[in-house]
Amino acid sequence: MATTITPENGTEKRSLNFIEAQVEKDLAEGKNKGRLQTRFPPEPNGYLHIGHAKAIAIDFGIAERFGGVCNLRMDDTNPQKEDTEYVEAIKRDIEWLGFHWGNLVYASDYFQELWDFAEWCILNDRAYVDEQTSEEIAKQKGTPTEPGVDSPYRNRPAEESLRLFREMNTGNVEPGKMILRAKIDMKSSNMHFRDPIMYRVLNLPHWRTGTKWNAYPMYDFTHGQSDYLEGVTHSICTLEFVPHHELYDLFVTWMKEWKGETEHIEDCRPRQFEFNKLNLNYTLMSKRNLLILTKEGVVKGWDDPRMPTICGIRRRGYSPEGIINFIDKIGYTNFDALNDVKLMEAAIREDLNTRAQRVSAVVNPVRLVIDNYPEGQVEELTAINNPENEADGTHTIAFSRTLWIEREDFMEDGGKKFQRLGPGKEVRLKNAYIIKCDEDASKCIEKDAEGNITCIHATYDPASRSGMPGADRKIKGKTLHWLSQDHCVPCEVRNYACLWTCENPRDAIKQYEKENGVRGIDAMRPFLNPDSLQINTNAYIEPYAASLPALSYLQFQRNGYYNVDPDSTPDHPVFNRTVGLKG
RNA sequence: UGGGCUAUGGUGUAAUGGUAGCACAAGACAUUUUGGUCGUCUUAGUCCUGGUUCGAACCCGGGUAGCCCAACCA
Repeated sequence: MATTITPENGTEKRSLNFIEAQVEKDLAEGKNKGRLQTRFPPEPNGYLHIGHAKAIAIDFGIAERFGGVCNLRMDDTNPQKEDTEYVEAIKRDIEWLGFHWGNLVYASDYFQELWDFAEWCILNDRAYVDEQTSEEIAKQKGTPTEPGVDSPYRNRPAEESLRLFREMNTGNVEPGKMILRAKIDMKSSNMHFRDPIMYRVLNLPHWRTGTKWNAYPMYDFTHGQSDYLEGVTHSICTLEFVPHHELYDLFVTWMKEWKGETEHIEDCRPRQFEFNKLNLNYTLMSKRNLLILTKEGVVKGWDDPRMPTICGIRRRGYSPEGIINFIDKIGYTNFDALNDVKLMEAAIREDLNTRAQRVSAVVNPVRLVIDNYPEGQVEELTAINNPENEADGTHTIAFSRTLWIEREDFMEDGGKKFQRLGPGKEVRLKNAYIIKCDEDASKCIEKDAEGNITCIHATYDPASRSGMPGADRKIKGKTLHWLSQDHCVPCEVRNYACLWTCENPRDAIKQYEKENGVRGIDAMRPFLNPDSLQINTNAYIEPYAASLPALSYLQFQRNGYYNVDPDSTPDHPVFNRTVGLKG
């Protein structure tokens, strides 16, 4: 029988995913003395994206749910690529998502212990310094179908390896001249067991440890060891690390031996668990390619609302709750899935429906004159902020004789199915009156020389104002949103579409690179959507919404969910469309 | 063609030997001062093939397909 959990909102139940079930079992069995500790280990070499959000949600989520702690650990073993700028961005994004780490730690915190452990490995015949070139090493590594061969340096005396290893950290060894390798098995069917590299020489300063180190440990010789030293019990990562799993376990076992912990070796140790990473159709996720998009100016930066980065989707108008809602829906499995962005859109709609303030905005305006409404008269009408949440209250909206409505809400020959405005048709103006156009098109439509509609005329029913008894009258037409021409402000509206025209841009680009011998942006261009950004400056909005702070959640009534862009000012309000309304 | 992992409606995911369920998508109806939300309904699934079993999505054998592994990246 599957255990179920109930999230705070209490509306949905879902069964535990396989990792949560494992954690529950381990806790029940008293593994790791009943402790639970996880970690989120980003490399600070770029911005976090929605794929990281999936990892964050399980790393922090499991700790929260089962009473453990999750550390934020910067995986900073390669000073060549990493930068403190990214550390700050990563922290900001995790906090924005609503998660809290126990300790902020760094892989570089463990450099000294890792070094001491490496020396122990050398002295215990488990590591040696290799002086071959990287080409030679690659060649003798073999292939997946052919075994590798031993390095000529494999059996050099430990004292010699130790001397050279120490030499590697002096700055006097050229990068590439020497590496420290684990002595495991060159014939293993697991490529990672063919004497993996433990340390390499970089001769580069590190942004945290300065010039203390010239040789730095590799991922495989850092990750599990850091987990062990830190007290991590469940080290959760993506499926691509499955081939590293055995090596992770081996190094942890060695480390326990080094520390003299040879009892309860299986019950008390960090273990790695893998889940399927997030793939989204019409979306490109890899850091390397996202960097190209920013560098080539395809997007305006890491936080461009079309980017799948956390900062990008934040600016797009996604709420943290909406993102977590999406992550919850896709689940964690061992299957390499390609998720539909439509599911992500449904998830954010679901969340924004409960929190977005409804406002009136006209994004493609045409003038509407209420002929029988007194000239100069203005009424302040009441608009509900959110019908899903009464506590959000109301605001007022000004009504007058001359209005803006959506151009697409009027059709001269709309036919029966068109339930909006047209000759002889009656509609309701939201929060205001029922209005009607004359049967005679020439009496309700003004056109310019090219035949474009410039103005629409209608008459209103004074007894039908919202809240009055006459408002109860049933009519055939729909309810339209509107703005009073003299009581609204011009604004800029940015609508977005997918950046890519193909479902799986990563594979498409890879194939194009292979077939055409080009790389980078040239392989990407054929799949870029030229219409991913549409800027509309001929739009109006209620003054109420124009003064809202950046990142406010809005719904443009009958149109979609919008968000106040950080570029927005009261004089020049700017809005990003998060997602359209359904249907 | 070595090793590892995976396969459930169009998509994602539940069911661990006992009624194949949920969500999204698509379509229809109803309600509605948002063609939204809420509600009702429809369409549609266990990769193939043997076996074990009273009974198999689940266990076993053999296929097929996809993903990962041969960085001095993580």
